[in-house]
Amino acid sequence: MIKQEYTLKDIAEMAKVSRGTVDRVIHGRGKVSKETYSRVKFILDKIDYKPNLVARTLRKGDQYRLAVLMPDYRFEIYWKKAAAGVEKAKADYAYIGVKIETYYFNPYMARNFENQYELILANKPDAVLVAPFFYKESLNFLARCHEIDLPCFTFNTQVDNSGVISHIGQDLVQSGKTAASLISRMMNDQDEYLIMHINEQIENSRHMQDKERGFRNHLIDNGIDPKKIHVINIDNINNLEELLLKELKDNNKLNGIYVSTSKVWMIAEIIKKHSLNKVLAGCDLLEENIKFLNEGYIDYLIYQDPISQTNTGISTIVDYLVFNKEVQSKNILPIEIIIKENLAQFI
Amino acid sequence: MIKQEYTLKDIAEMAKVSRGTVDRVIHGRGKVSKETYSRVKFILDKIDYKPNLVARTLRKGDQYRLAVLMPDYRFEIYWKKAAAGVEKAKADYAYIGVKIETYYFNPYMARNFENQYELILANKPDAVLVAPFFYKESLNFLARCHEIDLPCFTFNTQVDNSGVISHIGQDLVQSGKTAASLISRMMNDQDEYLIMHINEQIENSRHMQDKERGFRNHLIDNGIDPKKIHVINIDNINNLEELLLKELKDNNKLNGIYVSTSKVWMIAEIIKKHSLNKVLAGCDLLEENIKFLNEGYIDYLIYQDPISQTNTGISTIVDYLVFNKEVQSKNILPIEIIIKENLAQFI
DNA sequence: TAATATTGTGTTCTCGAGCACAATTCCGTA
DNA sequence: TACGGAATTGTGCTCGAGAACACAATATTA
Repeated sequence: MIKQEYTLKDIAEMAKVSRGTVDRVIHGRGKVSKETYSRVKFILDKIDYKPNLVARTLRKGDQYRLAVLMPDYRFEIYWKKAAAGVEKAKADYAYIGVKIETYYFNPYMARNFENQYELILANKPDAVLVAPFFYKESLNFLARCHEIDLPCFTFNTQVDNSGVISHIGQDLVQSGKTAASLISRMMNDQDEYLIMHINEQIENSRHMQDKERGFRNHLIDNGIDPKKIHVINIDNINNLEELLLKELKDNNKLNGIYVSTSKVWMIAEIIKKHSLNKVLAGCDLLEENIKFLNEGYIDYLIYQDPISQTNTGISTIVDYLVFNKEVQSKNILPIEIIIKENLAQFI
Repeated sequence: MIKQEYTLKDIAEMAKVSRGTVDRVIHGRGKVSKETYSRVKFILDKIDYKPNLVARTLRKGDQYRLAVLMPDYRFEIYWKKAAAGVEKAKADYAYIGVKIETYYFNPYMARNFENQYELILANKPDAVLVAPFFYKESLNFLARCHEIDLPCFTFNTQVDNSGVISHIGQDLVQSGKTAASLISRMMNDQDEYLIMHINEQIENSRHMQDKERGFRNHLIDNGIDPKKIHVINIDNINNLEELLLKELKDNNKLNGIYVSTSKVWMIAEIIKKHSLNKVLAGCDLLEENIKFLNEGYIDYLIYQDPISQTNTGISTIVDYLVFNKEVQSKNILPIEIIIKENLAQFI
C-alpha cells in the first residue's frame, strides 16, 4: 500500500521515452506516434498519474485571474465582511496561482456598476464572481461575458440566466418560510400577520416576492386563513410610520410583522416609539438591526453569512477553473436564525 | 501601490550580494560580515520579505505534519461533514507543505481513543488537533503531548488544560441561554421548565453543567421563578421513560423541555408515543433528531457546524505553525439555531 | 614567512512540470 | 545512396528557495 507519487521522469523511464513525450501525451499536444502514445497512456492510467500541483504552480506562476464584482461596503455595511472574506481568500489562493481582483461598485448607482463591469471586461480575467445587484444591467453584463466565453458565477442575488455556471446564495422562499415559522410560534390562533416590503430602488422586487411567497405559503399550509395575512408595500419611506400605524389601528389582531428587507429597523423604531407589543422579524445584520435586536424590539433576524458566501463562491470557481471539477449549478447557503442570544458570534 | 513579491534574487541585487548571502542572512546560518548582514537585513525588513511557500514546498517537500484526531463518522454521523472538511483542507494546504493525517476513533470506546493517540505519538507530528471526547483519557493525551512539546489544539469539546494552545468550539453557556430564549418565547407565564441531562459515559458532565447554567440564568434573568426550573439527570436510559412521565404527571405545567445533549430524540420518541404537547429543544443534528424535527416533535436544535469547526481548527494551526502568527486561545464558533424550515442547508 | 585556519562570498545543483527548441528517425524521391 | 522534409522524440532551461560546495580573502599560528 505504499502510495508513491510518480513524476514525469518516472513515467518516462517506465515507458522508455523522454519526459517531453510523456508531457505531450498528458497534454495531448500531438506529435506522438500511435504506439508510443498508447504505451505511455497505458502507464498513466495504470498508476493514475496526478501531476504535482506545487511544481506546476511554481512553474506557471499566476495562472488564473479571478474578478469579483460586489458592492462597496462604504455604502452598505453588510458587504464589509464579504470584502474581508475576499481578502482572506486572496491570501489563501495566492499559493495555488490564483489571483483575485476585486471591483467595488456603489450599490445606489447602476451607472457605477456598469463602469466597473466594463473595467473587468477590459482586464479579461479568467472567471468572474458577481453580485448582480441591478437586474437589467446584470443581464447585460452576463451577455457580454457570454460573448467572450468568460465563465460567470453569481452570488447573493440571483438572476435568471442560463449562462451562469453556478449561483451561490440563499433560498429566498425558504427564508420567508423560516420567518413565518418563527413568528407563528409566538402567535395565538386569532392573531394576524403583516408582511412589509420596504422597497428601495437598488433591489429588485423578485427577492421580496419570493420571500413573501414562502412566508404566506408556510402560514397557509399550517392552516392559517389567507385573510389573516396582510401586505404593505412601501416605496416612500416618508409615510412609512403613518401607513403602519393606520394598519395596526384598523386591525388590533395584527401582531406578527415580517419585513422582507434589511429595513426592519425602521419598523422597530416605530414600535419602540409607540411602545407597541409586536413580534417582529426581518433580514440582515445591519448595525441598526443589531441595536434593536439587543433592545428586544426585533425578535428574529434572518441572515446569510457574507463570509461563507464569498468563501463558497471563490472556492467553487477554483474547483471549476483549477481542478476541473464538476460544480453544482446552485449552491444554497444556510439560513441563519439570529436572536439576541446567539448574535455575538455573527458580528 | 504595486505589491510585488520579491524573490531572493531581487533582494540579492538590491543589496549587491549573491543569493547565497541573502539566504544565510534569512536563516542565520552565519558566515556573513556584520556590514553585509545589516545591509541585507535592512532590506528584508523594509520590504517585509515573505518566501514563496510553493517554491519552498517543492524544494523541501512536506515540512509540517499535522494530525487530526476525531470520531469515526461511521459511528456518529455528525462527524461525516467534519471529515469532509478535513479532506478539503488536506488538498488546500498541501501547497504550502502541510500534510494532514487523520486518525479516527470509535466514540463509544475510550480504549480505541487511546490506541489512536498512541499511534499519533509514535508518528511524531508537528501539531495535533483533537476532539477530546473522553475526558480523562484526553487529559492523559494532552499531558503526554506536553512532555514531548507537541503543540495541541482542541475542538468541539473543551477540556481544562493550560497546555492547549487554542480551543475551537461553541460557548456552551450561551448555547443554553439560546435554548432558554427560544423555548420561553413559546411559553406562558405559568408554564414551567425541565432540563434533562441524558448522560453517556462518552461525554463529560461539564458540558451539561455549562449549558444548564446558561439555560437557568437566562430564565431567571427574565423574571422566571427558579422554582419553575426542574432538572432530571439520566444515567440509565432504561428508566428514562418512566422518570420523564412521572415528572410530567406530577407537574402538568412543565411544558418546556431542554435536553442538554444530542439524545433529545429519546425524549421526542416518548412525546410522540404518548401524544404529549410540549416544546422541546436539544442539541446536534443526529439522524434521529432530524427525523423528529421534521415530524414536529422537536422544536429547536442547537448546532455547531462541523465544517467551520474543522476549517477554523486547521487554519488556526497553520497560522500558528507556518506563519508564526499569534492565535487566540479561544475561537468561539456560531451557535446555529435549526428549525424544520432552515434545516435543509445544514445536512 | 610559509602553512593552516577562519570567514566571507559566489556558484551550482535540486525539487517537478511545462514548454521551446534541438536532435533524431522515418519515408519518399532523385 | 543521398537528400529533403515531415514526423517523432529528446534536451535544456525556467519558476524560487534551499543547501552543499567551491573558492577567495583574511587572520592566526608555528
